[in-house]
Amino acid sequence: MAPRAYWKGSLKLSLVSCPVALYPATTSVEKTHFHMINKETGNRLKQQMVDAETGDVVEGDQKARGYELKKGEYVEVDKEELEAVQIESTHTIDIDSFVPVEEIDKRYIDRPYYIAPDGKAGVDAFAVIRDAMKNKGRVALARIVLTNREHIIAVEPLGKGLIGITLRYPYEVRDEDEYFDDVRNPKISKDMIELASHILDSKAGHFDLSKYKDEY
DNA sequence: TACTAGCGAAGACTCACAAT
DNA sequence: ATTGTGAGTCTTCGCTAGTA
Repeated sequence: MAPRAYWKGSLKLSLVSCPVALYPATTSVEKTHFHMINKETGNRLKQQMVDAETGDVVEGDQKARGYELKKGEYVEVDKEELEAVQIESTHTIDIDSFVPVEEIDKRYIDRPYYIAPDGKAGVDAFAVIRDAMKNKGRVALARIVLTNREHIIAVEPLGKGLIGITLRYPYEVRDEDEYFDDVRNPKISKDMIELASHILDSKAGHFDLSKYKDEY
C-alpha cells in the first residue's frame, strides 16, 4: 500500500477526468541535519521574534504580515485580505497541452511527484491518458494548485503510473547569456577533439546513481 | 453496525532570518 | 547571492465519540 498522499484531486483532460493522488517522489528525512544547541547546557535553542526597532519580544498573536510601500513604511495586510487574494484550490490537474518530451527545458524542472489513481473509479481513464502519452512521446502540461499556489506541472508516464514534475515560472529562470556571453570560441584542432572523444568513449556509462553516496 | 464530525499527528511546503 | 535553520501553515489520514 502506498504511503499517505500529499494531495488528492482529479486529473482532467477536456471532458475526461479521473481521481488521482499525488505523492512527493523525493524526501529528505534521511539527510543529515543539525539542530542549534546551547554549548553550555546542550539544550535546544529556539527562535524568538523581536521588534526590529524597540528590541522587545513579540508574542505570536501580535504578529502580522506587512507589505513594504516604500523603505521603512509598511501596511498591515490582514488575514481576510490575504484570503481574498488567495487562489482557491480547484483540486484538479488541468491538462492544457501536450508537448514533445525533448522540449522540456531542464532549467525549469522543480519537484517530482508520483501520480497514481485514487481508488477504483477512473482507472480506465487514467490508463488511457497514460498510454496515449506513451505512444505519442508527449508530455502533458497542466496546472495544479498546491498549498495556495498555482504551479505548472509536466505530467509523463512512468511505469504503470505517472510522474508529475512541477516547473518553475519563466521569471525564476535566469537568462544564460549573462553567463555565456563572454565565453570565447577558440579555434581547436581536430586532433584535440578526437582525443577528447576517445576519453569520452572510454568513460562511457549509464545513468546509475547507486554508486554515489552522500558522505556528509 | 455504519456513518459523520472533530481533533491531532505526520510530513511537506513556505517564509524570514542569519551566516557565509 | 546562497544556504541552512526554525516557525508556521497546509493537507491528509487515523482515531474517537456521537448519532441513526
